[in-house]
Amino acid sequence: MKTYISQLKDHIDGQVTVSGWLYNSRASGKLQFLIVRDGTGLCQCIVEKGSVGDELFAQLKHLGRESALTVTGTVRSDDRSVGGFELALTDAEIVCPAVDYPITPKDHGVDFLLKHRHLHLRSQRQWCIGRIRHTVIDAIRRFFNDSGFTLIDTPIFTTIVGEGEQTLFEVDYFGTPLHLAQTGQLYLESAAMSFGKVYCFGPTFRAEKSKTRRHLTEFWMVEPEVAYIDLDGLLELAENFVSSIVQRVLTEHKSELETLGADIEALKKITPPFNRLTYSQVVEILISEKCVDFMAGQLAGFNAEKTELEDQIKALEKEVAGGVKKWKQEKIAAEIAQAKARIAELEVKIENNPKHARLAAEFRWGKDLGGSDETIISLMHDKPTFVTHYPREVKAFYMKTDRANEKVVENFDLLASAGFGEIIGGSVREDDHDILLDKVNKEGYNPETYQWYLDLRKYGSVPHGGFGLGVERTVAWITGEKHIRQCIAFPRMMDKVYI
RNA sequence: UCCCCGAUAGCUCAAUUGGUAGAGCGAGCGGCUGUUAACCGCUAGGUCGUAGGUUCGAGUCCUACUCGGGGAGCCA
Repeated sequence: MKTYISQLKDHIDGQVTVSGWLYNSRASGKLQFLIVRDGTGLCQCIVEKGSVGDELFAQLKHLGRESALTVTGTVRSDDRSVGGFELALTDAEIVCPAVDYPITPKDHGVDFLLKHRHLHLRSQRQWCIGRIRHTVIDAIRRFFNDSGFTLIDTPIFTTIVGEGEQTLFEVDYFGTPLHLAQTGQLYLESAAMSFGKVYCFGPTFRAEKSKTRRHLTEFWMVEPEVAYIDLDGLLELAENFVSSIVQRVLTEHKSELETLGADIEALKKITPPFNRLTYSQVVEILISEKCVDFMAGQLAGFNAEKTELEDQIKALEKEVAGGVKKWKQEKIAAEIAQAKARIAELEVKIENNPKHARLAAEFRWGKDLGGSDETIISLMHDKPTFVTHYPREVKAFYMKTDRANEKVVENFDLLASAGFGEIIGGSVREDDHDILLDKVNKEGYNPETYQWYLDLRKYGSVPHGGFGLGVERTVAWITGEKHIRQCIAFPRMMDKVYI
C-alpha cells in the first residue's frame, strides 16, 4: 500500500510502499540503514542481506545521497529510529540515482549553501523552517478569516509612496515610472470604508540599503486595516493575532521546533496581554540608571560566557593532547569549532555593548528608536512589547496626530521578545482632511497623486487604523533562526540575488 | 555608504619566527548484522582568489583589485 512517512503510525506491522529520496545511508556488512525522506518526514529503512536480491542489495549499498527511490517493506515501531518507526525493506526501485550530491552532512558556508539553494531546500533544517512558515501563513489567514475580515488584494505596481521615497524600486511601466509596492495600506484604507475589516497579504519590495540579518528587499507582509478602531483596539488585535500564530506553531510543529533548537518554553509564554510602553517611557528607561546596570549586566554575562568557553576549549585541547581515538578527535574538533564560533559572536556583542549603552544614555526625546535601542527594550522583557506614541516628525505622514498631545502620533511598534526587535509597525490613520493635506504638502508629495487618498477623508471619514507584520521576521523569531534569509525559500538581499 | 574579518582539495578548515601543501567530510575500493553527522583500512584529488611588489626563497610580508562574511545607519 502506497503511503507517506507521516502516516506510518497507522500501518504498524503492515506492508507499505514509500516514494522519496535517499537522505543518508550507513552500511554495516550485511546490513544497511537507509534514511529516506518523502517530504512528510524521515524514515529509517533496514536492508538485510537476503531480504532483498543480492543485486539490489549491492545497488542500494552504492546509491548516492538524494537518489530518488521507492521502497517497500514492513513497518516496525522502534525507538532507535528517527521518528520512532522503521521499515524492514523487502523491495526497492531506484527511480533515479544521484551521483556526487554536493551538499554533505558536514558543515558548509553560507555562500555555498545559497548558491545551492535549489538543493539546500531539501535539508532537514530548511524543511522544518518551510513547514513552520507554511503554518504561520495559514494561521495568519485563519485568524483574519475567522474574525470577519475580508481579503483585499492590493496592487504591486503602485503610484503612491507609503513609507519613504528612498526605498522604492522603480519600474518602467510602458514608459511611465511606477514603483513596486512597499505597502498595501493606502489602498487598504479605501477598502476598509467598504468592508469594515480588511487585510492584504503579499510580497513587499523595499530598496533599503540594509545588509543585516533582519532585512530582505523582497519580503512577505500581512496588513489588516479596520474602520472604527482606536489605538487600544489595535493593540488588542495585534496581541491576539501574534499569540494565535505562536500557539498554532507550538501545537503543530513541536518536533520541528525541537530540531531547530527553538526556545519552546519561551514561546509558551507568548500570550495576551503584551507589555505596553509609550515612546516617552522608553526614552526614560534608555537614559536611566536601570539601563546602565542592565547593559553592564549584559556585558558581564557575555564576558563570563566567553571565559567559560575559552576554558572549555582549553580542556578539550588538553584531552586531545592526552591521546584519544581518531573519531573522538573529530568530535572534539567539532565542539571546539562550535565554541569558537560562539566566542566570535560574543566578541561582536562585547564590542557593540558600550556603543549601544552610550547611544541609549545619550538618547534624546524626538529621535527615532534605533535598532540597538529596540534590542535593549526587547531584551528587558520576556513577552513582546508595544511601544506607542512616537514623535510625529520621525513617523510617516499618514499617522494620526494625537489630539491630546500634538507632538506625537497614535502609532505603535511591536518589539518581539528575546532581543529580536520589531516585527510589527502600525498606527491609527489621520482622518482629518486638512491635517492630512498639510502633511502631504510638508512631505513634498504631489497632492494630485494623493487626491483619491484625501478623498477618503471627505466622504464619511471615520477613525481607522491597522498594522503590518513581516512574515520572515516572525518565522525567524519563532524558530530562533539567526538570519531571516533562511526563512524564505529564495531570498533577495540588498546586493545579492542567488537563483 | 562606512568599519572590521576572510579567500588554501568538491566541502569545512590547518600549516610554528618567510624554507617548497596537510586533516576530516565527500568520492572510489575493501571490511564489519543495529547504525544515529556510524566506524576501520587503502586510493585518487591543489597554478594556495586575481595582478603586481619585497626577498636567495612567499600560502605566509606589502599594494591594488575581485568576491564573500559580520557589524553600523534605516526598517517589517
